[in-house]
Amino acid sequence: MKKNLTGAAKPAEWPVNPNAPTTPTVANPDTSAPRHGMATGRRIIGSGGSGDSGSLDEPIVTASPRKPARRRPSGRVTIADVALRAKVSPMTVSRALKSPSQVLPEARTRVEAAVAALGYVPSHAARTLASSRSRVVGVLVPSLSNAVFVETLAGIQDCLGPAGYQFLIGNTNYSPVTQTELLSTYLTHAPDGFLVTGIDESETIRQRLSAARVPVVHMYDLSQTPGEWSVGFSQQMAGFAITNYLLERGYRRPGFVAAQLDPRTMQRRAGFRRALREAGFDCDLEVLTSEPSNVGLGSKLLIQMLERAPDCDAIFCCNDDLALGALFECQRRGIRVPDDIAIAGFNDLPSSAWSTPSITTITTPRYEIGFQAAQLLLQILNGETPKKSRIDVGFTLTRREST
Amino acid sequence: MKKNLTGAAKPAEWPVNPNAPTTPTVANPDTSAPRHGMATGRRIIGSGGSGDSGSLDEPIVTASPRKPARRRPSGRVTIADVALRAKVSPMTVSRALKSPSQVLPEARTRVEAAVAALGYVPSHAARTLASSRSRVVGVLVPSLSNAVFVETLAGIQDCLGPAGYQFLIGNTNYSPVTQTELLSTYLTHAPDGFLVTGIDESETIRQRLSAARVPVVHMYDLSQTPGEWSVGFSQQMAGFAITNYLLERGYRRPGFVAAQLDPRTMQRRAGFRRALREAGFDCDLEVLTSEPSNVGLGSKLLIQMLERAPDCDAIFCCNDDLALGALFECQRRGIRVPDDIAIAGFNDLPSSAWSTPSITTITTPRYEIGFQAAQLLLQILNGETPKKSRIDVGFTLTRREST
DNA sequence: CTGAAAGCGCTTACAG
DNA sequence: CTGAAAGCGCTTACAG
Repeated sequence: MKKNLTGAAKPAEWPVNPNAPTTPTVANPDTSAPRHGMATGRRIIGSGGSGDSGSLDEPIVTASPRKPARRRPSGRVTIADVALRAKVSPMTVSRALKSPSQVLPEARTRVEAAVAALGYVPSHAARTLASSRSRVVGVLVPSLSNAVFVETLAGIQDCLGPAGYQFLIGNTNYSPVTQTELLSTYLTHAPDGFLVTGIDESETIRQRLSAARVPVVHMYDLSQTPGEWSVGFSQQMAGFAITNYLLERGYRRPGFVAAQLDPRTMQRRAGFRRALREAGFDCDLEVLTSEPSNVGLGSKLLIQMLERAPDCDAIFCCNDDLALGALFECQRRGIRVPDDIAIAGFNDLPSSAWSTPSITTITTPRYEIGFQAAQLLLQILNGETPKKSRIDVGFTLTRREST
Repeated sequence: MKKNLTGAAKPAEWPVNPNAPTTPTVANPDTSAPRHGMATGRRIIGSGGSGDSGSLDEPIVTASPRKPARRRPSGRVTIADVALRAKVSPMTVSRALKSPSQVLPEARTRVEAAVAALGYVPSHAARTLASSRSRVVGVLVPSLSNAVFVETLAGIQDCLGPAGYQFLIGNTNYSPVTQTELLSTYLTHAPDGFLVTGIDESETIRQRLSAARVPVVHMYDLSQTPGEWSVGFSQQMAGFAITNYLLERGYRRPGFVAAQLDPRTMQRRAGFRRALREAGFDCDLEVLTSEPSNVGLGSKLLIQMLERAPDCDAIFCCNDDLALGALFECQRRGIRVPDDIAIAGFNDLPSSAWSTPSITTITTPRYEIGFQAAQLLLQILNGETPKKSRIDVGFTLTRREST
């Protein structure tokens, strides 16, 4: 019989029930179900030489001897399985899942029942490949141990999560090299967009991104380049504002303490320097280290500052972790804050409002940055035209007891 | 001309160069490249009725009038483009990328050159679909604002990153419902495995996970169920140890302060209670709230505790954030630590070693938990048989100034 | 509203 | 070592 020679399974057996008894000793192993055209049992003429399950008497075009078809059993419940059970075509299952309103209620109900009964889980890979939309967004932050970026992540999640997006979260560790690597890697996932911290991609990666037509929104920095999307605030103005505040409070010998030394930290320093210069003061008191920032480091840097300039009467720490460490060290040494020395931080982390004394700092809208950057990206992805390509979310000077 | 009727592109135009001039006004829009069999230009007979680029005179089997073929131009550089340029088959490109040793050096070099010249980026979706291995691992943590889990993430990253895995990081917000939702969503990505915090999946999700044959490794808790993978330590023993230490130091009226009240917190409380009971003390001093934990909350809970029990001489806070807040509040009120009241925490966060006084706490190997859980998963994914299904990483009691 | 065909970009499983 | 065929599980783009 020609049909058996072709190795096609009997239509009634599509798809094969793994629990049903199989014919174990036939030479031709192709007793499994071809997955294409499963619902109707049709196969492409010439590709496998099978008949058509709808009209078994149809002439068979090619009947030349051929090798057994290969099988790749995945065990996964597919849209075809659901279709078979719901007695509709795979396309209708696809529609019932994506745009239920386009499907008649009866069909929809049957599909839903089949989905539940079979425990159907859609394949993200297949969807992405077929639709060329991944619903994935790559997010790059310089650190996760810094609460600042975790809150930004929350803002992103709250905006893009409800819209059905998933995230590839990458920690660049403040390294441009790692950032480039992550962008390359994430590009293989065909993300619909990127949300990145800072603006310092290499030329190569910039070209790759535009070649892949993946929109990129930059966070924390405000881009000067037209056509580049960015949401942030002026780090320099913030540094300027808090330094000015120290001067207004009467401090005459303020120092700058910083770690990590990423571009944003350096911009804060530029603000510090400008404030001193404009007020006619020296700006020689700076203790910097490229080490990653943490509380203990704040203690150490305070000691260095005091050894170098015993007359230093105020320090501006580039972030609150450092400020807290400095405060702890003052407590340890019996140095009164702010009477002997004032301490200012940056970011307004949760503990800064509660320490004794509480810490003067710049409150940054980091949740807002994430949310708005995500919103900007969402508009771009939806084909809308955002009003502004550059959103300044500002900052607030929060005066507390430490100054 | 039959060939034009079929709508097949001229072989020489495969693939179409987007910069080349196109014929703009032909009725048949199919001038784009069919992507299948591109390297050889062969098309399935009967499926589209085209000729064979290798032998143009071959007879065409079907020549019935048909609709123009559909195009789905993605613009993406594919393995076929690389193959064409490197003058090899797509399969050889695939091998040159995945297992270079199986390809002759000359071919490999040409492939590498073509990849670089074209800026080829592999498609993760296509790879996943074809290989049914996603190289993605789902990671579920209850919080990202808690530094504890961020360090666990770092351990996971350091173990699985070099092995070529990507992560879907989900924040359950301490909610079992959210955890279930995340697991469902992530399942569509066909992850090779899951790393989850705690052991409290619902029965439904447990079945779905085993149906999908995705291995799950539990972190922080130690599973009592045979066959379940877990890496953690006994939260109860840790709570017991630190409470015992307070008693040994001579404190006679210790209280327990906790927030969030997740299962692990409650296990710490069980340890606290057991220690008091075994030593013959009352264990009635507990201030609990389901609010999320933060420094400010620690201040508030300390106040509540002192109002309720002015004779309380030591508190065990379920985590260091709470302990730090309590310490700040004591400083504010002039309560001496540890002379008037002792404060103990849990986790040993960075600031606990630096505060004044420094805080006695349980040091937890959270990086280790992530790393070892990842390692366990890696073994399972590699088909190896791990020695133990349950890894106890232990904990350390770190004595400091606050007790 | 519903469905058949083709294709998304790779890899598996063979064959040579 | 290399390649042609088939298939992974969906969606797009048509047609009816």
